[in-house]
Amino acid sequence: MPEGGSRPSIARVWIDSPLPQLDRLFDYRIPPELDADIAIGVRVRVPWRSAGRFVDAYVIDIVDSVDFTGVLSLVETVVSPVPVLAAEVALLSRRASERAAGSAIDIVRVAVPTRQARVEKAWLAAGEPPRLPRVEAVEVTGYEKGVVERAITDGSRLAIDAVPLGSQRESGWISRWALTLAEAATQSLAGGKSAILAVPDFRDQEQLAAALDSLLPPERIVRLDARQSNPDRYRAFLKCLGADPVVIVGNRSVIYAPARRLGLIALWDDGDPLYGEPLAPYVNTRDAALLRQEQQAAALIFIGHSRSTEVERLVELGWLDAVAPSPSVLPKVIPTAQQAGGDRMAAQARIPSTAWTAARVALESGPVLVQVARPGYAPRLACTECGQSARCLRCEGPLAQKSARSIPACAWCGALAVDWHCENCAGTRMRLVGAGGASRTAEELGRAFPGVRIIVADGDRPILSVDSEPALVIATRGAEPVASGGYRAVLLLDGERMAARESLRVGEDCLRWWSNATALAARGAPTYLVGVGGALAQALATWRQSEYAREELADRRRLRFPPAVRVATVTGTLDAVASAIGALEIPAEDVLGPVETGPGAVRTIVRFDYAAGTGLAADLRAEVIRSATSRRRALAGKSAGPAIPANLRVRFDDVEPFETGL
DNA sequence: AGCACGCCGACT
DNA sequence: GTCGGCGTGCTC
Repeated sequence: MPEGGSRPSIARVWIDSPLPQLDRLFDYRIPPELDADIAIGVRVRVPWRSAGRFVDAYVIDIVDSVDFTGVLSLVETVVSPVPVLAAEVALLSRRASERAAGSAIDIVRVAVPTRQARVEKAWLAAGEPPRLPRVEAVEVTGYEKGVVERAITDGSRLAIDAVPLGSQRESGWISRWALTLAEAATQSLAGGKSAILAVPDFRDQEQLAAALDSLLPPERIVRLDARQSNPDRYRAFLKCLGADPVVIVGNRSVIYAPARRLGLIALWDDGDPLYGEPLAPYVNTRDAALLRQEQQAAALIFIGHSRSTEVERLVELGWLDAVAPSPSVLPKVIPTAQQAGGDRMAAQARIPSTAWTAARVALESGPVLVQVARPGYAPRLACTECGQSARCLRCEGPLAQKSARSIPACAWCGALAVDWHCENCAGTRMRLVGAGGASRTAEELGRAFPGVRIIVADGDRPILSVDSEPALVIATRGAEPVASGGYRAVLLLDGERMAARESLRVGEDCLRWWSNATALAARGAPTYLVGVGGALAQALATWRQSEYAREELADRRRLRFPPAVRVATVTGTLDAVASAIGALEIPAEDVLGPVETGPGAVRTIVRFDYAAGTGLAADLRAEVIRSATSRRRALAGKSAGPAIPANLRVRFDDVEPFETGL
């Protein structure tokens, strides 16, 4: 504060509006009666020439003079004196939005939960809580002594291969990756700094919460996730603003938590698509984490059982240091490329005899996990006679139907299945079966293993953990419960169908799903990967996911596909898209499209090297603003009817065009 | 988004 | 001469 002089009296604010042309600072004079309450980060209401009389805004800066030559309006009211938009989060929002050609305020909306007046009042009345006792650092086990600890002290960046095991704690059986993160968090806290730990979904969150509970007092742990009620969420958010460093655990948006002295940012399983923000400007948590790490000089950890191609790219660049478990832990994985014969019952037809026998033996001592594909999303064509999956006669690929009446075609080579016959029983007709799905498999296996306890876990029936008693646990991928003591055997049943999905990421996705399920097995217990061969099976069997990621990334480089390059999709009316693309300095071979995506809408994909991203984002941003401020209603006239989409929309790092065919 | 400003056709 | 059409542009 200037000596003797009056305090700066102009608030620079971000207006809470989705309009891209308003994504900048506006200046308001601070009336003396509000001076005491206004601080950087508080929410205010300011007069606005249009759109009603007032709008919400965040104070980004407080200064004593501005360049603006017009007459400044006065701040109307202070919504609350709590500085909910921390300066570093505002800066992160700005950087992340710039990188994605979007508005900072759109990220702020994700970063700051809705205010709960009652909760806030109680928090303000309670005042500063007493300081917490010092946290003792816990050694990070399972890795070369001191490696992870040093990285946290130094604020460096790691890609860690998780230990594919579980561990018994007082609170129950906990996956080792969760313990590793909890141990790492204690290191950060002991150094007087907060930690942000991000997980894709609630079941991972439960694992991590249990691990943290076993090492830290509850006052040091803040849960900030999407499943909380608004009051709970706001209460947790306010707790982050306290003076003591805390561990903040949550889903994708936790990356924007207001952690001031931030010592560690960690993401579990960064390849999970749940880290993709569905709201504009669609910033992936991984990218936000990378920006925030640089900005606040925190340590950064990506940990998983498999490695995403994005992380592999950063490892190859030297941006991340790879760390593997020491001593190394290799799960026992047995790929069985061939399907079992079709001469048995339906359930057995899907399980080769070796795996079948192993499951039977394992069931004598404890739980067995059967992972199946999610139901209904890739119905299978099977021989009407024997039930065996219909395969392409030319390349053995899986057959699929585009629509109910179309001729089935191979998902791999595209050959139409005319004059088809079953290679197993020579039947000539096939039918669509809603193959997979936990319920159906449970039914089949229930008949095949009479007397065995069957537990079904899927999206509708979430189960977090099972005991160590014998049971067949049938789970859709991603919904696998943790078994106390680990599963005695794991069967990855629908690998073939999972791998038949047509998607750029299908390989790394499968490897991630299978690796995560494999890591739930007890030490030495077998995992059977059914119906899959080749590089994928090899990678899982040798537990060398990073080598697979390296080859995968090399392929993407050859093809100029992400993440070897970045992409952006430009969507809108043909004219708007054409003129936006025309304004870019980009070689023609990196412009893909336009293709029609709807009535009057087209989409063009541009791809570019990382170094060109900043410039391209700025150019496209300018086009979006230009399109929004000039000749709105390009073809709408004033006719009633469905609202026409914005003339021009831009989305960076959109994977959707590469996820064809679900 | 809203809403005001502004520059051309039919009217008292 | 003026009332009003909605294209264009601004919002501290």
